[in-house]
Amino acid sequence: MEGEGERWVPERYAAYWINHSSRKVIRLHELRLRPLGLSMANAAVLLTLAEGGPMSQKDLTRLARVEQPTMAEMLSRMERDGLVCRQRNPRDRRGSLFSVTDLARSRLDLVREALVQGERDALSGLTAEETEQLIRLLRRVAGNVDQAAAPLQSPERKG
Amino acid sequence: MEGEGERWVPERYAAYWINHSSRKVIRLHELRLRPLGLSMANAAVLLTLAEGGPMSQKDLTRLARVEQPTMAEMLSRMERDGLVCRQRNPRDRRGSLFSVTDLARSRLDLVREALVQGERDALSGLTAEETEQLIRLLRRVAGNVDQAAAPLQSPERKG
DNA sequence: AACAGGTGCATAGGACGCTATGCAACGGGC
DNA sequence: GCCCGTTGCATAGCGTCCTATGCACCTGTT
Repeated sequence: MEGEGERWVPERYAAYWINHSSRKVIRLHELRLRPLGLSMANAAVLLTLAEGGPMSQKDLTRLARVEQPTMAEMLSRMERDGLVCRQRNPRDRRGSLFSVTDLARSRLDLVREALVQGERDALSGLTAEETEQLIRLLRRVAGNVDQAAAPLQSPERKG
Repeated sequence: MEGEGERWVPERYAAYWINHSSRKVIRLHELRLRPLGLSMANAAVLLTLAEGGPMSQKDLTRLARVEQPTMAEMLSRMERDGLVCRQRNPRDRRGSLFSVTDLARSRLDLVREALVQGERDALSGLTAEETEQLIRLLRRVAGNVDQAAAPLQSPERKG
């Protein structure tokens, strides 16, 4: 009864698969990173910081493309766990500059290896062209969403 | 110094774009669903429940592909918000059967519309073939990750 | 120098995802 | 009927993400 061709099937939606594969990929990465005391999100911050020298929370926020409080809490946890340290910025006393600790630096190679291995696992069986196509399509989706969200969140429509 | 061609650039990783576009898509959907008192995750549960009749937490967990405590808390919040109600299962007193409330049922059409519109926004400019290709690639990624994760989380390797 | 607006960050509060763990109800073997 | 392993949920604890809000510091104007 009630035409089953119209039932709501999540598997038909790209949004569902983006969301689902994202959680899967994060879980896989964390299986490898947990023994190092890291997760996928803070591993990315760590590498950014290790290779970009001391930088502010604002810079890290922009590079990771997350909101400011997200990065603030992440850095707070990472400082608690001895992965990063903050030093006062003499040029602007509102914020600090963050650096990687020696402890974290000693694990960088393993972190990079874990991320690369996770990426390799996720893309196993995909040709280079398919991988590029996947990234290209996701970039377009992200851009589309930005376009669509802008007028919804700031109802100011400039004349 | 230290060859800048090898610096760690997140944008080169499919994992990064999957994660990033996932957060973007969720945020867009929630912009539209918040006025309805819903979010992307519980909207999906609501539609599943509305069209699949009364069902157990276990069924919903399987259909949404999340872990059991995730669904338990989601249903608890949805019950608190008057979206679903639980009735004792006479066949098995360990669990309950969940149904959609009249309040939630009255919003189903708007919910479906919001999800469809979000999907349309996200895929704007993509051809039908590109959309299918995107979904196909993400399904393969999800399958790959399952394959790769299995031996990592259960170190029992059957002879 | 003083004030006003802007900027960088911290905090509160909540949703959603996970792992780990425990309990109560079921069900099969004796 | 009783025991024991299995199953369905609940709970605790945490990480990551968000919005909303407030404060301290900077900076340009006067």
